[in-house]
Amino acid sequence: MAKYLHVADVLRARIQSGAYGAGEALPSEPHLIKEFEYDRGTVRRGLAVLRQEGLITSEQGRGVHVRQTRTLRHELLHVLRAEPNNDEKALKNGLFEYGTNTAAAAVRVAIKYNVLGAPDALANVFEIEAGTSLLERRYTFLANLVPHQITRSYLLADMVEGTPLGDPDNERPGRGTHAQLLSVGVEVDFISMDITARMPTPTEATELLMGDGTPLLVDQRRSLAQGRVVCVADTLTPADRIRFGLDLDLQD
Amino acid sequence: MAKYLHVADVLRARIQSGAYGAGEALPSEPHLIKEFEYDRGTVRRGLAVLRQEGLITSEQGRGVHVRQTRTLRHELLHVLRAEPNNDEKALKNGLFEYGTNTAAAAVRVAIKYNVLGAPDALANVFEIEAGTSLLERRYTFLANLVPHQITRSYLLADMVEGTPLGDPDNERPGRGTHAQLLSVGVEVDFISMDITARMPTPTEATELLMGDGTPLLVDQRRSLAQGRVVCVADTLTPADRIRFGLDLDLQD
DNA sequence: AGAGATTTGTCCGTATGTATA
DNA sequence: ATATACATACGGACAAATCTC
Repeated sequence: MAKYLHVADVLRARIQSGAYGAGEALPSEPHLIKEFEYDRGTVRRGLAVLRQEGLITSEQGRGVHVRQTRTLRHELLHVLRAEPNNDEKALKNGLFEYGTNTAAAAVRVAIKYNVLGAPDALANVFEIEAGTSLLERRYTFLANLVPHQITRSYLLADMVEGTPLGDPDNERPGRGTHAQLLSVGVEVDFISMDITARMPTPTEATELLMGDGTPLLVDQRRSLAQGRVVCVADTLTPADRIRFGLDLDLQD
Repeated sequence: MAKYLHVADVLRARIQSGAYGAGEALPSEPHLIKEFEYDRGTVRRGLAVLRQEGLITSEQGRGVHVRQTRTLRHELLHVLRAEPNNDEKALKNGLFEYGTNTAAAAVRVAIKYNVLGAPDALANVFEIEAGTSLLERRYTFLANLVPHQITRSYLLADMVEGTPLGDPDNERPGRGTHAQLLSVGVEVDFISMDITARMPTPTEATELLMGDGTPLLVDQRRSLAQGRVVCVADTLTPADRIRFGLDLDLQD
């Protein structure tokens, strides 16, 4: 077996056994070199393996530490049961705030509007011609000022044009998209979701402040009204901060 | 910016633009060294970045290729709507086969039974004392002889003891666990699911034949009957082969 | 079947840069 | 300011898998 894999195996076992507790520092590179009697490059490759597995973080000047993760449960069908959140406070430039206990703990949402021509992928989903106008709404959710989720939601521009829904100044994220659509006479009667996971692109990783070895949970959601796709929403969430929850009462 | 990141950026852009199509080979290391005029180690680090992003595979002697992924949609609540699969054919040693078109295309399930004392984590979920006997059933699903999913399902041993459910020889995976539980008088009335993603351990990666840069989709499911947890099932699926699907008809 | 070329994998050593304590 | 820590980069050597002729 390769030496760097040996390093990774030994250190991984120690982490999983709790020998190095969560948040604690691992021995420094010079220490590990002395312990294993391998070249520095070899030891570093072993550490790289653990970094890519999401088990450790390494910071220049600070050392290598065991990563600790706690996930928040995010109810998948929240949007269905959502009673409107009236605790909402509009700040400025599409920034909204919820749960006003303390400034740091507040949940915030930043929203950007954008009209674009449908690229091929989206055109296929909507079953429209490529280039047709779509309204893109981009939501960035922050908890404790840390980005936890990015949602890109697309609506047919000619469906919302002239309605309050197409107007950023009327945005009320606490209401939910389906309630918004209902207000313009569109009743969503079917939802199709695809849940996938993949590694983030570098852009996504920096936007969401993700560490190495952290996958992205992706929720691709299509809302239909009378067989027609009326809303497409892609939600990206770092898997080390959020897990999806789904509770089903079978008695109904 | 670091040189190895430059290499990664340039090659990533070419992959995403389609300059190197899916399945095609990238230029060999010597070629890239000549193009970028960097050291071999630097070029290789750039390639390592793309490998961890799941964009490429590299094989000794064969070269580096653009990875292509096609996922199968796996309905999350399949278990609820499942009509019993009577196309089931029992092979031997807990191996079952479905869809008998061709040998290679057949879906197979390998099943192993095991009785163990509940470790702390499971004891907490079941709300029992650690060490209490649990029946572990381990299902490995294979499609085209490739493992696509591993499920570890746990039942209270004293609930199934003496019933057909506790007996490997009576295993009928096509029936589904809930139908099986019903047959011993336990009616599941609530299901709670947690969906997460993480990088696989090396053991999991080899068992599921996963390439680098591929996360694992994890479905942790608890079945309750009258407020009591009666079944815990963890399902591991490679995210490059399977996506979870959830279709909701809102008209009910 | 076999020999050689090609390609990636592993490991060593060394030097320098840069962030943190 | 100094020491410690990790990050990046270069160069060289050999091993192992694959492909080609």
